[in-house]
Amino acid sequence: MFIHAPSFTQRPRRRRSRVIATPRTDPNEKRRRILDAAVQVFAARGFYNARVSDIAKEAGVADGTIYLYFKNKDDLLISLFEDRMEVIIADFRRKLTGTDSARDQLRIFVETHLQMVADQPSLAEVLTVELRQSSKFMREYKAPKFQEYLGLLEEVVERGRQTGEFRRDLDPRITRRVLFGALDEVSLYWVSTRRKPYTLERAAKEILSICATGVFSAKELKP
Amino acid sequence: MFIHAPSFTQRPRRRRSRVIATPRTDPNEKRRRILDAAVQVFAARGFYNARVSDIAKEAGVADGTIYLYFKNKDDLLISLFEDRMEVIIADFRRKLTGTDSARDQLRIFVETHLQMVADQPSLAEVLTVELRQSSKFMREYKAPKFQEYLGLLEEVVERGRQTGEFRRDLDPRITRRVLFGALDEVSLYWVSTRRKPYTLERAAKEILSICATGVFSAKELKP
Amino acid sequence: MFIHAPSFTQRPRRRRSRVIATPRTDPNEKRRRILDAAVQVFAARGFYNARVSDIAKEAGVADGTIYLYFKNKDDLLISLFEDRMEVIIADFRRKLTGTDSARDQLRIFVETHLQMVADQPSLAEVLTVELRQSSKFMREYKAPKFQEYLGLLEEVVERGRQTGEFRRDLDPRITRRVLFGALDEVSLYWVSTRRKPYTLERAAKEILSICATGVFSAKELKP
Amino acid sequence: MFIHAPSFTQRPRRRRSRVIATPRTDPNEKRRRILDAAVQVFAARGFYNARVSDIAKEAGVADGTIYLYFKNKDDLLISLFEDRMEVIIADFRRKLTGTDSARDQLRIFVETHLQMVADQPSLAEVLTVELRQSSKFMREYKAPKFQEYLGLLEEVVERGRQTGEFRRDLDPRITRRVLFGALDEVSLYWVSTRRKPYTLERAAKEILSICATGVFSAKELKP
DNA sequence: GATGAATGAGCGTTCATTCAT
DNA sequence: GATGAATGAACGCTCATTCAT
Repeated sequence: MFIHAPSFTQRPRRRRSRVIATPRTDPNEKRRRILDAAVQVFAARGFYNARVSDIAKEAGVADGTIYLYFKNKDDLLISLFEDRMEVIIADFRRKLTGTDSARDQLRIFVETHLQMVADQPSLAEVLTVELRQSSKFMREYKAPKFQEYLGLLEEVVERGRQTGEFRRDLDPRITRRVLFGALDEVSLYWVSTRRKPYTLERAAKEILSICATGVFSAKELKP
Repeated sequence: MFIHAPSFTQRPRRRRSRVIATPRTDPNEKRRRILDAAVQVFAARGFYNARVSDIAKEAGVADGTIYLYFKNKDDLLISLFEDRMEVIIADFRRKLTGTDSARDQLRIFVETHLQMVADQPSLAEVLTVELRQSSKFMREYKAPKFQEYLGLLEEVVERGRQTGEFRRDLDPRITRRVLFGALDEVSLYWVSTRRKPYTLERAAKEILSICATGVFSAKELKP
Repeated sequence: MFIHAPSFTQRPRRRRSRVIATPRTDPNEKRRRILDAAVQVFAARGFYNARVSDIAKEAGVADGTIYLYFKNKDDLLISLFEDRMEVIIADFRRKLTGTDSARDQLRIFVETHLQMVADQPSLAEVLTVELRQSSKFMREYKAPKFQEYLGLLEEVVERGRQTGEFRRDLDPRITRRVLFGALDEVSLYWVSTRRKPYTLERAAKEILSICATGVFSAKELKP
Repeated sequence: MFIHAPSFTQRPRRRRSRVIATPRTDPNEKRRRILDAAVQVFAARGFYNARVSDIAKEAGVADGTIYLYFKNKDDLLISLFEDRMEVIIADFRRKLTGTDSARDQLRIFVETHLQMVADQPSLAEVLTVELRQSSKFMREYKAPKFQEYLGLLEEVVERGRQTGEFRRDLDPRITRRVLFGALDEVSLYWVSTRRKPYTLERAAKEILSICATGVFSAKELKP
């Protein structure tokens, strides 16, 4: 199920070339290149330690060019969030609409989340680590796309409660945080570890199992 | 059970005075004051946006004084981790030894964690947010005390598996991340929200409930 | 022969202007301006008391600009040495090749050295005073250009010994130090004194005379 | 004649001891210890890179104690000059009064100077290197003792001119600089080189020889 | 007198951002 | 649009000096 480190995650490394100058760049090809570079550089050094010029170099553009597409460094990170989350959320929506079963939807959610981590570890690292900072470094930024993402999860929980698949006494606001937290923490650990102690496929099963039926043994539940 | 925002988190604001200097401070009273100030300032502005002079001002000491107790700004954050986690871990150990039941231990763990969050929200914010960054900004720093904390959680899981209270098929490495992730995410949300949508007491019950028996409704488990 | 304090040593004082920015500066015109400014400021205040911002102001550039051309303050001093010594050495070489007589070469060397002092007193002050420190403040820096300068002097001595113009029993390693020391000390005194007690032309003759035939009166040499 | 690196130059390294506290310190035993330490530390690191606390540690006293004996760091260097030069000058005077011959006096001067360098290389390094800076870093300080030292040399030259031992046409102001420069440069090179390329005994002979009869070969003087 | 913890002015350096070309 | 040299505000850290003990 999970394919690790696909070619997708390999940055194109389009280096500056003084001879062959940008062959037929479409309107926001540059913008995309800059965002790709930002993902790599933020993942590698963290937002605060990343220099705008690092990103420019990685993207193969001049420093000033970044400011043609983004207001400032903060905006670069925010745009990165918005941009990538949009794609991710669309992907989730597409997959989730394939079934009416909340149990299946939960499975799909967990699997898709971890698949994204496997496919785009750098992006996962940025979203996982820097998103936390965001509420701090930009007081006004509310990460609407992240709210939307959590909203997806809440919808699944809500549906489960309504269909009776999930317990009725769950508080969806808390439950979504618990589920997201579990996913996020496992993801963070996975992307930041050199030697992976377990596959994400395995992690997906375990997370699902715990979230579905808990850690208590079945016999304990009987009496 | 949970007491919110105790006076502990209010900074004393002992300002410098040219007249009344050095009021017979015991050896590491200064060190403690600086660490307390660092917690507040890092929580309020984040590590990277916090200025060393902010912390000095908050602690009521001169900028240079901080460098008598800490090697540099990084060391201040690391020391803060080590220092506070040590106390927290000792507290956990003390409480966990009160029972042999893994189910009780899990409850105690969750409650103690959230109680800490309630008691020291600023500290919780720093530990929650900045710890993530730490692996990034200080490549060599391995956060040993955090490993120890996770170790406590793993011990509980391991015990539960051995006593039969918890499912035998759990992978303790993953399970501890799932449990910690749930706790951490709920904590992060709680400390970073102005209007608290639920009490931490409520959150503790919910987290425990989900982790213990999962989100699936009981009837679903029967067949 | 010796022309004192030419306009060369007067700094241009091109001040920053928010209106007329970057007046079509050729590639390393800025670099030259910064080095010129560094000579003035180091001469006026000494390396350690000179602030990088002083040099920037003197050069009419922003503080940060200096770091586009030099690694750091130390590098600025080292670069200054290398840069100026290169020109000086080339000048010496050119002049020395005009004759085969070691006696003439020695005269030319002394005159050229003191002429440089007269023409560029600030530079002379920096080279004279700060060069001594350099072996101290930058343990690794070996002042290769200074070695080359001493090498020139040694070549003259060596040639004199071979042509028989100079005494055969001279140790060139010591002799070059003696000659350089005499020149350097007179130069240092001259540049650091307000009211000049003698002209450098006079000093050149005296130094030559002493080095050529010594201080003993001729009659003493007879018996 | 020259004895290299005598025990004198080995610093006593009287380390602080919390048990045996300063056994019967005479009035300015501390002052002497501080000056000794300053010589070592200034020689090792240079005036500007030396920290007052380094000197205090080397002297085995508290940082603040230094300010009981010296006004500030500058004053420490000045006092060091005055103090040591006084002893050196007295030594020179004693030795120079032993003869009426200017030629002998010149020999004694050169030998005594280089003997001092051999005996107290650290002191020589400080006097040689930092003295140059002094006119720079302390505009007002005129190094009276250094003037006195040069005065000694001038007296020798003056006497030589009067007795007819030295050439009458010498300018004593310039000649003293030439002689001192030769001595100083050779000394500087000698103290700052690890592997000594020649003994100071040898250097003394060479310097004397050059200063006495010059570098020109005798036959050249005839016609 | 002696101590050394504390002070805080001062400075080297970085890097996000601008703007003339 | 694209560039990248230039800018200068900002800040971490040092260390000479002070002064309560």
